[in-house]
Amino acid sequence: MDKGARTRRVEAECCVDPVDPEAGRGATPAPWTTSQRQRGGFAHSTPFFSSGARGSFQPAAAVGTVLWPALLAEPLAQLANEMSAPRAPPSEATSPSASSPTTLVSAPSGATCLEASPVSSRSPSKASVIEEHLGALVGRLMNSGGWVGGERRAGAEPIWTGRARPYDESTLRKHARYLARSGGAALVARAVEAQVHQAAVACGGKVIAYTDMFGQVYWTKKPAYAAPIGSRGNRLLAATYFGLTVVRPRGGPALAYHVSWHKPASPLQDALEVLYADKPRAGWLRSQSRHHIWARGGSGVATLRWAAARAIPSLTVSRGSTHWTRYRRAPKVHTRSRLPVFVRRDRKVARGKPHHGKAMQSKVGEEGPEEVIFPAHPDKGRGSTKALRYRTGRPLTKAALRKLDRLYKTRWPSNENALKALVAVGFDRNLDRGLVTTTSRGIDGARTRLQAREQALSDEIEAFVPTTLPQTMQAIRRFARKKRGCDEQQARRLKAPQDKGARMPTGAEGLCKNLMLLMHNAIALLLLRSRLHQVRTMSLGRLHELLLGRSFLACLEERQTTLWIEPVPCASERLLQQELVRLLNEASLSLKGRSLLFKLREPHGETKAL
DNA sequence: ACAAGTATAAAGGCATGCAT
DNA sequence: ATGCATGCCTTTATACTTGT
Repeated sequence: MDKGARTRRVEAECCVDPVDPEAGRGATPAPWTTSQRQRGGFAHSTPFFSSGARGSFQPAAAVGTVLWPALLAEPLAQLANEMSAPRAPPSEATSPSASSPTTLVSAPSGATCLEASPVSSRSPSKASVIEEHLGALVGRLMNSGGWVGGERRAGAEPIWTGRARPYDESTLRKHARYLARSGGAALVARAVEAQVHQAAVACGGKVIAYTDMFGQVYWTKKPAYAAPIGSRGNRLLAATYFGLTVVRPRGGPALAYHVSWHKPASPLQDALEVLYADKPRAGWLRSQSRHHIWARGGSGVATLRWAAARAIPSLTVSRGSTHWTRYRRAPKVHTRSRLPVFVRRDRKVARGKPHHGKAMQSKVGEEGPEEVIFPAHPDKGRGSTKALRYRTGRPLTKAALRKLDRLYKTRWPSNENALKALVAVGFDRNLDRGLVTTTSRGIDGARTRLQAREQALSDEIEAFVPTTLPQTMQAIRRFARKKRGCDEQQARRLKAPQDKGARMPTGAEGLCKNLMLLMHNAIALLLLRSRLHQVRTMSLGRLHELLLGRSFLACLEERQTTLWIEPVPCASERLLQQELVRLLNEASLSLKGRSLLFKLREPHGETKAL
């Protein structure tokens, strides 16, 4: 029976019979429903349970299953090539013509093409397998549920894989993990960066970068490190922290640029450090970003000094508020409501940097970090005297100063909302649950502080010039006291248990997160082409409701596949749906050599026409 | 023989509802 | 509102099957 299903060709001119994910249960099963695999502990061979019971496996077909691999066809093919390359160091990409072997072979130049690259002549098949896996992965990622939920909605996968059924959940996970282990996540991260760069160039102009952190809850019965999770009332829960950097070109959409993985309770600076640790990425950010904005968590002196040392054009806001009426010096500019804006050198942050001692060096001082006193409620006029302290890595233009509040507040639409949108479609899912025993972030911090303290002590000892004997004796006693302090702290540190677990970025989840960034950006750039404001700014969650999560009927023909998408019941919503469909068709997507055509089904009973 | 893919038992994550 | 117990569902680990 299973064999019959396997040998059946999907090629035939047929219509797959997908099932509405919501209405699921009662509909007619698709041909591959005959799979022997039954979840929920009921073996197929056990006739004691009715087949309609809870555990029966019923694939549903969501538009995303087909749309994503088509939309990302180009980058995925490229990635598959890079990933199939034999053990290259992850930082090095393959040759620029690497994507040619996966294209059709019938072209007359095909032979020369194959001979021209004998190195990869053996890998095309391997690359195309990886390409298919990646396609299946992206087709499943933006869903509720994990690996199993993904499989359940991937009923339409055979349309483009040509297989008899969707990939088994365990198969895809296995491959995702394998790819991740061999440096796949870094390759996808590179693809995301390339994608963002390309988009930024197309928008012509510099970008604004944003970085924020979010804690991802991890429910576990094993001993694990915990941290306060904002979305759960700041309760202490086992967690992983992620840093997310978003970039927005002028007039463009918010594009996800980088994601990093940290221990629970990591400060924002950790994310920034990882972001700038990579030379090319740091170079790109430095040359392309006008500002790099982050939240209060990174407004401490240590972080800002770190940023200043790297000439990052940072913009953040300090914790404490003040009153603009307290400041006497001449304001640099005025807000649109005629309130004064004061700017002064940020002495605390600038301390220790080459100072403007002489007139010649005053230029250096002008480029350094500054503090901006900006009215907290400029629109309320003189009635409100509260002011915020913004801190910038380098002086702002007068135009930027005048509307500094608005500039900073772009953090919400550009960063927070992008993050929320991603989370709404499953970005914060734990797709990999491995724990490694390690130290907590708190212990790490204590260690670095202790190291600094010991360094300071040894510096002090070295710098000590003995004068009189009593003074020397006194100094020796002082040093001994300090040394003892260090040792005691060290002992305390070692006494803390270090056998708890934390999730580490070794598994498939990093790969999947980066793939989701790639997806997010691809769709954001597509939506940008719409004339409808609602569509241009549509969130991923909404997009899922209107399009990606919809079920459809497919009509397979020789050269093209038509997806008849299930319409939403509400007429005004359907207008948006139509616009989405229009955009998709305009993009003229294709999959496995077949062009994709999207159509909206009739709202009522006419669906029988197929 | 090998790798891709699948099945299945056991472990344990996560949502839910209930008691407090 | 908070914390805990419960149980369904997902993930893990690994053995097994199938195709080349």
